[in-house]
Amino acid sequence: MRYSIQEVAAKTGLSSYTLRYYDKAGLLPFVARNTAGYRIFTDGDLVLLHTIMCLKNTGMAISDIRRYIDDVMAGPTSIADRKALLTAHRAKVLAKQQQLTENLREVDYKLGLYAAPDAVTQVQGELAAARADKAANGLADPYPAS
Amino acid sequence: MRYSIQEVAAKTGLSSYTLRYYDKAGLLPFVARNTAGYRIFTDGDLVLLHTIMCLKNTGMAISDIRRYIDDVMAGPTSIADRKALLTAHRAKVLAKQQQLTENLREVDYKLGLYAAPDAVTQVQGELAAARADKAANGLADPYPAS
DNA sequence: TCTTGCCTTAGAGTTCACTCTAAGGTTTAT
DNA sequence: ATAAACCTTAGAGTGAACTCTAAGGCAAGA
Repeated sequence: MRYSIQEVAAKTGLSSYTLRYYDKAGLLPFVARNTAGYRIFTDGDLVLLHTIMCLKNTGMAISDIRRYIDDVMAGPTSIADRKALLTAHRAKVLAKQQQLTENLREVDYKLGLYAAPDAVTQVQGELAAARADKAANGLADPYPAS
Repeated sequence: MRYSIQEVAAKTGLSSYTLRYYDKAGLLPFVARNTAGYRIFTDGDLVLLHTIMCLKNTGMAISDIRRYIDDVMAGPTSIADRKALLTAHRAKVLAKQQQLTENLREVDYKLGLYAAPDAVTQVQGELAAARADKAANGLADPYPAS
């Protein structure tokens, strides 16, 4: 199957602007053109675009994705570089994932506090502690009158 | 304890520029000043700053963090809004976490392929498939000569 | 044929979150 | 007293990733 830029936009959720931006950035050197210069995407292109989105969604910079695509275009000789690129990226994603989990636990803690039957009392306790901390340091109370 | 902006920068890993930027954005209304206008952070402030960083690290926009801080300053009456804010945020973080896990699986799949003993053969297979897809659609081969 | 709706490009504009500069005031050590 | 090392502000600059505009070419239906 052949797809126009709008069809690919609909399929992927990316805007046509973003697709052209990616092409300009060197991420889509494999996309063909018709005689008028219109882009023609194939199913194979969508597979590669999926990989690009997978890397982007995990926080890889456009410039690094470009390096990966350059590797793909270069064929099997670039396997070592692809491995280095993805190994480094994997480590970063793993670290981010762990931090996300930790931070989510804190958000859950706060939510538990706000959902508790004595939420008002607990929040008042927090506020009192914050005020006491300011007072202990001889500083004005920044919190509005209770 | 009282801390200068540089001490807080060292403790948190944020730059003093970023701390001032956050203050300008309304994220640090609780930080006191001395007679010269210098910011004085306390341990209680660091706890709140930790919460701010937790929200930021999970991808919350500065404007939403500001809304949360406004809620904290307002005291117990804002508990409902805090709950709404964090519940919506929690859902987004959870979705991001799941997508990250899925995408990481794909990266791992690629890495496994590149680490395999027959990596060259497999990558050549991918390349052949991409070429066949182009040919099946009557399009030129964008991949350099093998 | 002509209109409507695609597509193209170059390049300008936007948003976000910083990051830094300039000009000047404060504090500390000698 | 004065230099060095802090701090302040307003506002300009940066970089990333879009997002859009303008001007124009192409394609399909009435």
